[in-house]
Amino acid sequence: MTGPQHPRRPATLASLAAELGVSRTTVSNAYNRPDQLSAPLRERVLEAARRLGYPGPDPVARSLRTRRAGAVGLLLTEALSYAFRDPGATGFLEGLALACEKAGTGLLLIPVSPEHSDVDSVYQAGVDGFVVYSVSEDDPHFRAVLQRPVPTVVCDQPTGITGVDRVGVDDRAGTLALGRHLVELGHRRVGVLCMRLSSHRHDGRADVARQEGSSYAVQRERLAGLRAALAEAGVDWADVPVIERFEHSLDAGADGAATLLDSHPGITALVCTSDILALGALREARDRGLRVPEDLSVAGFDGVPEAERVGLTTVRQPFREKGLEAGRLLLERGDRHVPEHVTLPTELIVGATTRELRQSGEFFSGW
Amino acid sequence: MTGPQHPRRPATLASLAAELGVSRTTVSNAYNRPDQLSAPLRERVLEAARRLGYPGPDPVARSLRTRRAGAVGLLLTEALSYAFRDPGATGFLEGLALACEKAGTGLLLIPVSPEHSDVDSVYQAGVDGFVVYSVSEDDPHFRAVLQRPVPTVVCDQPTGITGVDRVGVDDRAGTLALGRHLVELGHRRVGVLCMRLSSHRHDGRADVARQEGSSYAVQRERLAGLRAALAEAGVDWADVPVIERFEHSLDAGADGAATLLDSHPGITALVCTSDILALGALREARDRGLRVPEDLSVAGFDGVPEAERVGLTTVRQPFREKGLEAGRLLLERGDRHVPEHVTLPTELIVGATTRELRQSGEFFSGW
DNA sequence: TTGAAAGCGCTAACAT
DNA sequence: ATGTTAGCGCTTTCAA
Repeated sequence: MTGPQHPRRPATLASLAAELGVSRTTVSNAYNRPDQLSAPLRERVLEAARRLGYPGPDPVARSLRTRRAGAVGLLLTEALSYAFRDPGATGFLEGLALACEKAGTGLLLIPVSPEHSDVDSVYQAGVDGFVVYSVSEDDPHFRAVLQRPVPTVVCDQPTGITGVDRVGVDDRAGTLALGRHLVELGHRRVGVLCMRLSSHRHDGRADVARQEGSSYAVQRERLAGLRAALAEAGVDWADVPVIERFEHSLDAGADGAATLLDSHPGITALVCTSDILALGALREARDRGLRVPEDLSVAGFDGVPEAERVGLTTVRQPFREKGLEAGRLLLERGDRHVPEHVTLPTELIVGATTRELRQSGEFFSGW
Repeated sequence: MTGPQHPRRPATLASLAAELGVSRTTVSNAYNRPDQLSAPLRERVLEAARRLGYPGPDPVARSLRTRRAGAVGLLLTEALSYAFRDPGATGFLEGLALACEKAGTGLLLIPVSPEHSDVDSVYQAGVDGFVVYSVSEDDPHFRAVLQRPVPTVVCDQPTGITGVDRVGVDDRAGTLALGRHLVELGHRRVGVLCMRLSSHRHDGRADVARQEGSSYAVQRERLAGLRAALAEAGVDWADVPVIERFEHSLDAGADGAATLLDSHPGITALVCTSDILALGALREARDRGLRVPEDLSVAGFDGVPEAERVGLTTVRQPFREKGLEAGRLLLERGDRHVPEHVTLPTELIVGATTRELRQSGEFFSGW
């Protein structure tokens, strides 16, 4: 096969029209409204195009004219490349891509380099709308997206943005169910490992004020749900150690669990606000000879495939459906007067990493 | 926080200029060439922009004028959504995204719906170049990409397109090493399970003519490498059963393995041209009570994480690096006179699914 | 430092 | 069924 032989000066619609001695409209119609001209004429136009190597109307010029880009932009929290490693994000992407495919719309991934932190990429994106996936309330790229005069759909967070559609899951209900599960099993001394609570790096203990002031609604909600469940059992949340990790990785999970287990060796259950962190915690527990669930119960959140494989107790959320729904919200809503908020359900998955507390409580009276 | 309050008629650069009583050039310069006007004037412009809700120059209009879209298009074989489930593809995407981030370039995923098989999406894409990931030689979308007057980089296949850069891996060397490994272990009766050889569905035996006529160079190469290794041991390739599966999934792998094991119960080793297929084959072997590697050796190709986890013997290829390299080829080459071809190495990973053939050969004299 | 003029390539009224 | 006329919103010589 032979590749492209692009002439110096690519043919344009106008040059084609001139060549053929017809008007530009006719050429345009040949591509966009085949019914507006006779079949023979159309064939003549297309033939000439082939001969001159005219690849059809320039997409950018057409977009300018029609005010349609035929693409939606996707803004992700982290560096773009991270998204392809995060199982939750890939699930979401799969759903969103599916929706785009159905609509014949392109999906433009907005580059968010950690290096040049300029917000230009958002202003440069030729798109008909944006999907924003789980970013901080104070994310500068997100602020830039809001400036753009195109519809926007937020997934997960931030919440409470007026005039913007949102799709999320019931995080609070998820950890509420998870917390009750642990309470039923007899756990009272619970430790928590959570994801970043602010866009500034902070690794370590997060007190209640920090939790409540987090710029990440998802984490706030998950902590609140757990808190509510423990409150039902009379556990004072202020006594529950919450360790925060900025990074979201197995290593961060292991490291965070180590910190928690060192400072609070008496905990009987460790709740992580993500499966990735929980999987890391599992590794750390194993590394220090703790048996799960005999010596320590561990739970996560998300229901990613890897968690399912190892039988992690977790809260499953429908990533793919979130993506589909976000796409639907952006692409299929003709009437977008009233912002729509969609909250999908979560489901407690009881795995093999949580177990009833054996009655050794008499050995410890407190922390 | 408050969302967007977009006026009916969004402000334009011209309207801003009029409002301020300056020329359009000045407003344009305020954004694009800050050094071309006084700081106070620039501030006045930006302030007015803020006040009027002007989000900065329209990206599409700018692209038309500058002839730069600030994005590269990505064309994938399968439906877009499939790519996020295929571990090889996500690895590649991660690398490519990384390269795009570094360059501040967007990555536009081209929708290739199985439903509307129109090639429009390719012509509609406002991009400065294309990356094509592993498509068939006769893929209509790929043909469309070649029409577009922008640089293109092909990953893996098709090969032999003149005037187009390409990055791939040494597939043939990979299966050659794998084949020799099996030969050394004493295997002579080998069965093969390969991915689709044409863009038309075909499930079943693929004879040599079909193999050699495949429109997928990667499969051709992998089969050729294995063939060469077996030839060294005097095995006639025409006797080696090659089963083809159109779908690329665990189920297809299991199903293909079943077909192969039913028709050729005497094989001692099963080579799959992808890990996904091999993992499916492993499942099938287990389901029918075959022990791997005691009763059957199984090998794959790709080196995806899941394969590593289960200790599959395979050929590892650097997906991420392929993506990075593709991005580099497209984005960092000022001089693109001579098409560049990059071939990355593969590496044989001997796992726990292949083993020396125990000497029970006397029971079988042939197939 | 600022402004005027000339398109980038195309589509969509509105004619004819 | 085909052509004429106006821009879409912007950047970029070039001149002031």
